[in-house]
Amino acid sequence: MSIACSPSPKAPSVKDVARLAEVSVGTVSNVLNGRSSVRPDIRERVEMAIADLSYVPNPTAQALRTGISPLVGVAVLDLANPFFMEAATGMERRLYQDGCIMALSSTHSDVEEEARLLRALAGQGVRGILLTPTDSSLEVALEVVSRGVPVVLFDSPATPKEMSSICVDDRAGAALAAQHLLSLGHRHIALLNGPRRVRQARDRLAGVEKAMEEVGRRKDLTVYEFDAFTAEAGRSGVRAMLAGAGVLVPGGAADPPAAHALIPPTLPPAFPTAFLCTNDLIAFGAMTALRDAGVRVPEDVSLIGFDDVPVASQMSVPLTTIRQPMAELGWASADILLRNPDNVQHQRFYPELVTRSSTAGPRS
Amino acid sequence: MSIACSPSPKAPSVKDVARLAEVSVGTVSNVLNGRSSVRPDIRERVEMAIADLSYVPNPTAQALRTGISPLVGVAVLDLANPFFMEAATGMERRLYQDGCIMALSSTHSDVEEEARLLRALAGQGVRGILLTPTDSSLEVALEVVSRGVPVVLFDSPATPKEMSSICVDDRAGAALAAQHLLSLGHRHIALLNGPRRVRQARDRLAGVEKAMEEVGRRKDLTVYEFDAFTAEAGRSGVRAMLAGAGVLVPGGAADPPAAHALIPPTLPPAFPTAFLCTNDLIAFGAMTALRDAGVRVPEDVSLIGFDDVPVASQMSVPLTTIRQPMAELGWASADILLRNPDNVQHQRFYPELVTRSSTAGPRS
DNA sequence: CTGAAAGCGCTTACAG
DNA sequence: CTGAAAGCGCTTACAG
Repeated sequence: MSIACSPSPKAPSVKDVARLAEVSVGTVSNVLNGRSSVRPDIRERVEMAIADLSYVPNPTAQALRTGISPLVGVAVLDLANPFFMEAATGMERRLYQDGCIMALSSTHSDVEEEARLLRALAGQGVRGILLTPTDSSLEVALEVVSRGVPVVLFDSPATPKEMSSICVDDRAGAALAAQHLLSLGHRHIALLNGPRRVRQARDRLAGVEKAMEEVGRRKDLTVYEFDAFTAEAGRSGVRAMLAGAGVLVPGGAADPPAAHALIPPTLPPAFPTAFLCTNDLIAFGAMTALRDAGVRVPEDVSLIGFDDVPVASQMSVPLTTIRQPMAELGWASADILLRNPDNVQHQRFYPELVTRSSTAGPRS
Repeated sequence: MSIACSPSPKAPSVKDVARLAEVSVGTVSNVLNGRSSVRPDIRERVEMAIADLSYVPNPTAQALRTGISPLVGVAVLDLANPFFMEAATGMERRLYQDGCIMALSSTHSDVEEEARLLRALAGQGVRGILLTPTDSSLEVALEVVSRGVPVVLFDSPATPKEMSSICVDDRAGAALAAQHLLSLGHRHIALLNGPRRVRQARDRLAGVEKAMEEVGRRKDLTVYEFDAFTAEAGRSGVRAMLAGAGVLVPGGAADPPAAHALIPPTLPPAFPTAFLCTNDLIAFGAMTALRDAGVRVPEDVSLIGFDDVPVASQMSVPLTTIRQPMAELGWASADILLRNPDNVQHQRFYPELVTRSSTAGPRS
């Protein structure tokens, strides 16, 4: 089944409007741009012509002429991560205010893809780019800036003088999480982290280590590094931990989980009493793995996340977590870009602890 | 803190390249576009000049001149819904193959916002638009098409002759879910649906009703309509159901959940033995609410979802669901747009049952 | 207050 | 094979 599309008759241009209104194109442009008071009657004639032809200015031509485009590129690490989607919602809201349109894409945390995307976007003549960088050298981003396209770094503490940035204090947030666990009396804490090549992973690790050190408890921390900030990674990682501790018979990670253990297993005394997860998705997977093994949260093990994505409060045990103001972060980054791109500034937000049900004192 | 950005020296244009290479701009354009064999030595001179100036063509000018833009607009219902994000990933992959760039935005299922976005995108001179429609009249979409911007409808069975569409058979999928439950021996099935103003909700309802009717069991179905396709809606909806059945003391929906019931409550005989949720997010919320009340899945109540978003397999009880090939759907819709936009075609996919742990026979 | 003209950066027939 | 010219649709000084 295939039907040819009705070929659209060429769209009307300023010329057509000018002819119909019997004025010059310059005048049409003037009324379009609300310029140097056009005589009211002329203005009206032009407006009628515009309405008659249902004329709409060609933004490509406008962009070429003025060098300004309504398009703003956004490059995040991962479209499937709710953190970025919440942020994107905030960006979109701000962009909308200025009539801009958001071109959202993902770099998949890949330096090559980031470079390609950045160049494509800049080539597109976008008004600016909101970037969560993967390449810490910022090489291509800098190139793009030097081509005249403003870039603001999102969720990045990098503070080059060529571009603005916005971030939250990941170390402080991670420290908050550790302190909360400590204040609850936890002795042995496991840090469930994402891959160290991701800057957020490194900073959160540093924050936790610092907090533990401050109270002379550095050795009560065991660090686990998973290969992604996903529920799946959290789940299989915790399964492996459990198997290693003899709590669970190791099985194919891809297998369906063991039937629910009806009797809570006895955890070895050395088993961590709390898991500090560096994002909510990992915490989600961890909670599932724990539950599969019959380990109760928070009775047997406390669990804390990071981000406070919507799913955090919806988990079977509502998650205590470190909340990042995602939508505000997004909004603010767009605001910096739109308001004054040449004015480089570095904004830092502070995350806060949200206490829900997944943390409690250590099991006795 | 504010530092003026180094004002970028105007970017080089074809003229600059032509001057440096001592040829005309036409020739530069010819080598740029690989045209009518330019003499090899000239081509080389031009290429050197391009390299020297690190010249990159201005896509805005190209777009104006050729009327072709690499930008493809994508308008989905909700950025926070993993179904759309999985689909977007597929679209992006296909778009990338043709060097296109994806401009992703959300209509928030709002007719007004959809209209605004559509017009903005069309105004932008995009090469085409991938739209999940909210406005069933398709009025603005049609307007956009008549302006010459091809639109392909995503996740929509609307089959106007003006634009292509791609969808999955929601009725068939919903019927599949009902049949699975029926074959397990369930007697009383509750349909947990999203808002009826959303087309997917209506079609899935119809599919379930039909399947029940076919075996003369229409009256074993009870339909619940929630106000959103979210985990939150599923959770509070099921809580209300439970309260209504006397299983749970009604509480403020926003309150933290009741402490885990340690003793499985006895469900009234009339209480549904299975919940058929019209998307995975609702199922997720339902599972949480059930768990909060001490109702076991699948021992006390079976649960089936729809979509198979990544979280489905990661839930505390891995979810049986109706899988939609999200990434393929996205890929295919972009493919239709890119390959031959004037050739309208309607593609329909079929969903399939994925059996995991959340469904079993009815409690006795 | 309005019109004629130049020009944004590129591409495309069309001569030569 | 190459160059000169026209033109995509708009905006912006600059005369009048």
